[in-house]
Amino acid sequence: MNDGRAPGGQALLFLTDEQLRKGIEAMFFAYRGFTADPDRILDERGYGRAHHRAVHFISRTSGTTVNNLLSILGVTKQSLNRVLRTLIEDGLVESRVGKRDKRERNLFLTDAGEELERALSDAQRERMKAAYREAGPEAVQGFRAVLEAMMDPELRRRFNRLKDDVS
Amino acid sequence: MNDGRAPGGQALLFLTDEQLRKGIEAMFFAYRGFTADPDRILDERGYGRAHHRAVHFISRTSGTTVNNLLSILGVTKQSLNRVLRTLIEDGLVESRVGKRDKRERNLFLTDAGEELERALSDAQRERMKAAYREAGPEAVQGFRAVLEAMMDPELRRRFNRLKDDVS
DNA sequence: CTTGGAAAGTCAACAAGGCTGACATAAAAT
DNA sequence: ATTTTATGTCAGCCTTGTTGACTTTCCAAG
Repeated sequence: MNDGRAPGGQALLFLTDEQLRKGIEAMFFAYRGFTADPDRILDERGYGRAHHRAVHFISRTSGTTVNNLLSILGVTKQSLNRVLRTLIEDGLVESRVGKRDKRERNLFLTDAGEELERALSDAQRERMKAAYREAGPEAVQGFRAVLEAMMDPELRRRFNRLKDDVS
Repeated sequence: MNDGRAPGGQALLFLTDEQLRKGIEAMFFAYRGFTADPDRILDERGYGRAHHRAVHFISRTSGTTVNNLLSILGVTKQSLNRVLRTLIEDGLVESRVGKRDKRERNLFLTDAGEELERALSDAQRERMKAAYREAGPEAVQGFRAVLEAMMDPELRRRFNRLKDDVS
């Protein structure tokens, strides 16, 4: 058929509706795969995706405040609080009163919390690693580039700030 | 230091936990962007994502049966039925008794249904198109390759079958 | 022709996880 | 002293997923 490359060797974009539609469906099916493994683990332990997200970002930015977590996750405080409360009750998350500002709560994973986080991210990383291996290194660059370009500008800034935080 | 290529010229993947974690977070934030525009449109009209998914795949594989739709969407028939019922009541979807097998229902979009589908997919395609443009043609190949590799095998087969159906 | 089973639909009940609104408290900021 | 901010909590609502039980329709095999 057509490999999307012009005679000169430079790849062209055939952004037909069909091409785009396939991209959309690929996103849909891939996201299912992306969440499938953690979902199984969460289910076993009586948690949901909301818990996963909280645990992930608390692990990622240890000591983060509730407000910061709220703006990363993009949910209401009531929604987050419900999840956070169960995690604290279950001893997976510790909430410490802020040092400088005592209104704030700094959130940390306990050892048990770290253990869950590791189980979840191990599973998800394995999936990601396998996909990266299959697709090849060039593909990984492209994958990341398109994903980043697809984010809302505000979230994109947040994403890049997160990237810099660690590593 | 190291450009990620082995002496032989073949690129290597440095799949550090950090690299993979960034990929995971990129998926998370990108999916939010991916659904943001349709979500707004759906909200205006009093529908949710479940309606979007149904409308999309009915448009995609017009005349599909309920059972087929169920296995694509991966939800229970009760869940799908609730969504389908409102779409039929609102005159967006038509359910015709099967010709060969009268137990089956073949699903079609009405004109109003097509209109909603177009509004939703126009918005989503625009986002996708902009991301593709920004990332460049090479990136698009990689994006698609990684997404496909990330799917569950069963869904991947389904995805590829869908691809062939149309186009 | 009867009957078993598949396809579809429906009812009821429940849970997770979003949402809004209202309100309480403590502490910082003005 | 007052206002604003950060957090937490209660109550109630919605969407969308689940299970289980049951009915209707109807194809197909005995």
